[in-house]
Amino acid sequence: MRVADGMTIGEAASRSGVPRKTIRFYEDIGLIEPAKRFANRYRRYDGHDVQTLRFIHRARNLGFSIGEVGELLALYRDRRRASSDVKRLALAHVERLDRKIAELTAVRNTIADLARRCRGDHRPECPIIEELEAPAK
Amino acid sequence: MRVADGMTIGEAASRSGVPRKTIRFYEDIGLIEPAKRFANRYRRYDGHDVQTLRFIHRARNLGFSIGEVGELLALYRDRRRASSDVKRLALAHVERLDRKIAELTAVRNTIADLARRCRGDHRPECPIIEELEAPAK
DNA sequence: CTTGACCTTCCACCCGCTGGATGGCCTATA
DNA sequence: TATAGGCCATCCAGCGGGTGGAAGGTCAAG
Repeated sequence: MRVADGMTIGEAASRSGVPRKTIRFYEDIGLIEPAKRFANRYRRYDGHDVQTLRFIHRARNLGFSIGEVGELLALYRDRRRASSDVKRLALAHVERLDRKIAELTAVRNTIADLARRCRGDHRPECPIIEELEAPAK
Repeated sequence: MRVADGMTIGEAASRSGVPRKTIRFYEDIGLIEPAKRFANRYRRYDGHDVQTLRFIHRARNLGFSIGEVGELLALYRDRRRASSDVKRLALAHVERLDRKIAELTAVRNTIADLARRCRGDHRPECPIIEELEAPAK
């Protein structure tokens, strides 16, 4: 497999950061094109494929869904794209994140407050359990 | 089914806030005991069961995993519990939430910053795509 | 010639539900 | 009494986004 014209899935995985299994998974669901193959049927990747995988990896790390990553990939490949399309996706994602952060923060504060009021000793009295049993307000 | 001694799953669902399907699911996975049955094999619930379902509902809404809800339920039922056990679960959850919130906030700020620097017009230039292509630093 | 590191496919599992198919039960109305 | 509807039952499949394992092919080194 030490050929000049491409690398196997393992090398593409280590160069891109996307695990082998996940690369095959992305192929299965159609996020990436089916890979070319070597004569022995091993998948073959080139530098361009690795670049695409890195792009996907970063977009996923930023929390874009696979569907959105597909859209971003299409825009990435479209030289005539309007940056407004990219920005729209990004701002929608920021809004989603803001909602999620607000939700988690509210929950976090609720629990932290209950915990603060719980003595945490050998006795059973505990505002946390009481709140779950019958919430105040 | 208009009997004095219990209610069907639909009524338990609407009184507790846990959907019917979810109640059966909780039974399947052993989070709650298998329900008693009416003569016609319909599941039968009483006020105590509804209270348990409400407890579960609230704990889930606070983001505790099903496993943790199981632990909380056991502590809830244990009159001799030490409040320290409950507090430990709660504080572990707060830590998890803090980590998640920090992570989401970092991602949120990254994307918001990229979006701010993107003109969002008809032209293709876009720092968001550029960052995904090859991240700065 | 064997070992071990790759690679292949396929199938099952994780979490926490949710929806659908198919059929039984019960009550009200025509 | 027949039927319509609204419950209920079970079982199976799927969501998102992978991950792990089994069974087997391929290759280079020792």
